[in-house]
Amino acid sequence: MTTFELAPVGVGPAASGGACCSPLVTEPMDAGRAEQLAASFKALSDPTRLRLLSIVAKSEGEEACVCDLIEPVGLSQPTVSHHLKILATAGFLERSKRGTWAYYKLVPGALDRMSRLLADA
Amino acid sequence: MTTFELAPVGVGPAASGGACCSPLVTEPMDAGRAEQLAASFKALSDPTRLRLLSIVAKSEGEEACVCDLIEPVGLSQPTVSHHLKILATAGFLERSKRGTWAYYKLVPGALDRMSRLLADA
DNA sequence: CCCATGCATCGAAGTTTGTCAATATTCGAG
DNA sequence: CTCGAATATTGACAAACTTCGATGCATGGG
Repeated sequence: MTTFELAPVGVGPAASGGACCSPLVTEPMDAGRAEQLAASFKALSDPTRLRLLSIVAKSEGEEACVCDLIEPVGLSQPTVSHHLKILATAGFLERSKRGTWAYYKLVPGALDRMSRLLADA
Repeated sequence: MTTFELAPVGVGPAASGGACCSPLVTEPMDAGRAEQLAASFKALSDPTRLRLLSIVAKSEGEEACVCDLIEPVGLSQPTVSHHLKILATAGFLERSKRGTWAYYKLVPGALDRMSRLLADA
């Protein structure tokens, strides 16, 4: 889990300042930027996490509580919590607690940002 | 390496037929599609592979030979070959041999396709 | 206050991944 | 054909990942 700590989506030189959508292809990527980008992609590189993202995105207010996510993906509760944490740490989801329930919500624009990073222009 | 065999970019129901850019977020993703997408993202989830892509993209004709890629990334030749193979199997690069040299070239539209998969509309 | 519920964390098992050295393979030159 | 150079493949090993059961931690209800 160490890797994911370091690169929330959109944090980094390209997102914070001038050229927002620095395309993958304009100039050779430096090692640091490559690590950041790779960490973001790694968060998306697991089928369970993609399904979790998909379910959350499709839910009311792009938000769902953990209890509603466990049965659809068919894995144990700790495993689901683990994946949600990875997605949150990577900046794709944000967590909010209401009562005993934990709700995970899409971070607006996070997926768009990844999309623009891949678009080569 | 088993995982990568199964999901070249743009192969699958969404890419072959009607709705080209089936967005991640319209309906809960089925398990099979999630596996395909995850495999593509996995190919992009390593910093070395991102740098290789980047260097190739920046080269003459979006093409470079292995010998020109080893020194920039600073890893052994077998390791570089390994990463290139993963990128090729995933559908991001295509290989062509000329003499003893092997050239890897960007597959046109492959990154764009990934980009559109992330764009939610 | 105590108990039940929902979620997170911990510890462990099994699998996958990234990397290298060594070896195999392929191709052009002589 | 034989040799050397450029890549690919194999085998091995450490690190990281996915998953689970067990446990810990809040929070709300009785």
